[in-house]
Amino acid sequence: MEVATSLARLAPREKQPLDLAEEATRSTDGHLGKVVPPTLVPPGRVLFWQDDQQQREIEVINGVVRAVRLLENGSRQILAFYWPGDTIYPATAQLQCYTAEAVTACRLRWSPPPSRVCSTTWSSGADQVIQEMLALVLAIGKKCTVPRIAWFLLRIRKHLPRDPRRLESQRVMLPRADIADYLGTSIETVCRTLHDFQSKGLVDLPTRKTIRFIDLPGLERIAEG
Amino acid sequence: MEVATSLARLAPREKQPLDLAEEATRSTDGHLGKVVPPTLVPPGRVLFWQDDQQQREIEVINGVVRAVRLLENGSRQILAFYWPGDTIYPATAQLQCYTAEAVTACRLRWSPPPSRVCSTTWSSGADQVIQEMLALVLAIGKKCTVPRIAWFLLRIRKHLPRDPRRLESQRVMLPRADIADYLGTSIETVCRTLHDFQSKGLVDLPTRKTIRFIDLPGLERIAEG
DNA sequence: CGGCTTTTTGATGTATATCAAGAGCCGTGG
DNA sequence: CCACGGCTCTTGATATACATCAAAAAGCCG
Repeated sequence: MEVATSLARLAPREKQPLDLAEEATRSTDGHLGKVVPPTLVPPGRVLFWQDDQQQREIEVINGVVRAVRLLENGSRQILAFYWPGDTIYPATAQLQCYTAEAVTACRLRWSPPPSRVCSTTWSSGADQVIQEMLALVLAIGKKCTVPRIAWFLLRIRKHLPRDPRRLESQRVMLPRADIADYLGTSIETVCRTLHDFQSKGLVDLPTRKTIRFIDLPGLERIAEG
Repeated sequence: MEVATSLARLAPREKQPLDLAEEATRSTDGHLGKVVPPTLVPPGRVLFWQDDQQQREIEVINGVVRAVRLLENGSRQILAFYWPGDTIYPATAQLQCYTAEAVTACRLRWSPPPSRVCSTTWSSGADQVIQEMLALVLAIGKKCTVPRIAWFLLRIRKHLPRDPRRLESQRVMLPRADIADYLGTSIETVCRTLHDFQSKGLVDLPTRKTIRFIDLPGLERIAEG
């Protein structure tokens, strides 16, 4: 099988719809005493590049950020998504091991640069990345994509705002290309599998960016693989 | 596609051939002042379990160790291999995130338990695991198995003993089942792809556990994907 | 030399990548 | 306000890579 380079997906997309950022998120400030003014960044904006020198922490106030590794052949592997309330810590001791890009318009807060880059942060940041990547390895190590996508849906569900009234229906879906490049599959397969899940009554997809979870045990059973 | 549970592979195999341990490795002591007596462990022996409390470091003197995550459904995902000269550091702050098993008979040296579990070790161990898992994600994120296997061969080549006379032909091949569970594919596909590489003149496989690298640039080109 | 495990090879069905074309969606500008 | 152009997404058709089943071959051990 020849794998397409899919350069089209990599073109910078500076003008995406803002749907996620405004709708599905709310500020989760708290727990940081001195308030550093938050920054607004447009979709597609790079926060830092892989192999850059280490950066300060970045707190996602709203919007979604992706951690992506760009490959020589023009393709990419997405390593993680960061959601409102998440903090992006430096992962390794020396260089950033991934590029961070805003998926949607984001409100972000950079931490003050110095000193905090010490043991506690290290350990925490490394742990975060290890857990994240371990989960991803277990997902994409599975041979078929159906359980991968079921797992992915359950995973993003954890990041829904905890509003009990509309818990199960949120505008949180990421672009299909991002899902595909996260799970190591193709856009079309993501589409078809989502459609399948819908026709099997596992989820409802009223709009392209909206998902409503219907049969969680069913999804979990599929995600087991 | 229904994925077989492949429980057969998981049965403890306490009596594997010792080929690797004695042949392809040599002690790489040095750099550790006080000598702790090394331990001999048979193939298949578990060094520690995933979710155990943190352990001390383990230096691989010879043989090969695998880091494996055992899944509920009975399958497994191998996360990394440790070769002679490698040290297995604790990766995360609290619990082991994988099970460590001897692939072959191994000579190992456990570090003294206390104190050394501090900042330097942490950072180093986490970095090691992150780099390892990042590489694996990039490999198994690829859509086809041919580049995965080419990448795998190049990767194990780095761990050949640096003896210039017989550099390119060594008894280092792991069991096919381990290769398959590392790369997220099946034993049969590993077999066939290796055979393909041989008939294309990329490598030579005189015995099941021996590989001789012939066309490294060719392998690298394939590994790019 | 027989059992055992691992590996190999073959045959088959299926999952999915890829190519291609159409549909929905959105923002812009007339 | 509608029409247009560019985008993402969807759906279809096709080819192919690969998992799976099965059985034979090759090592390995006693």
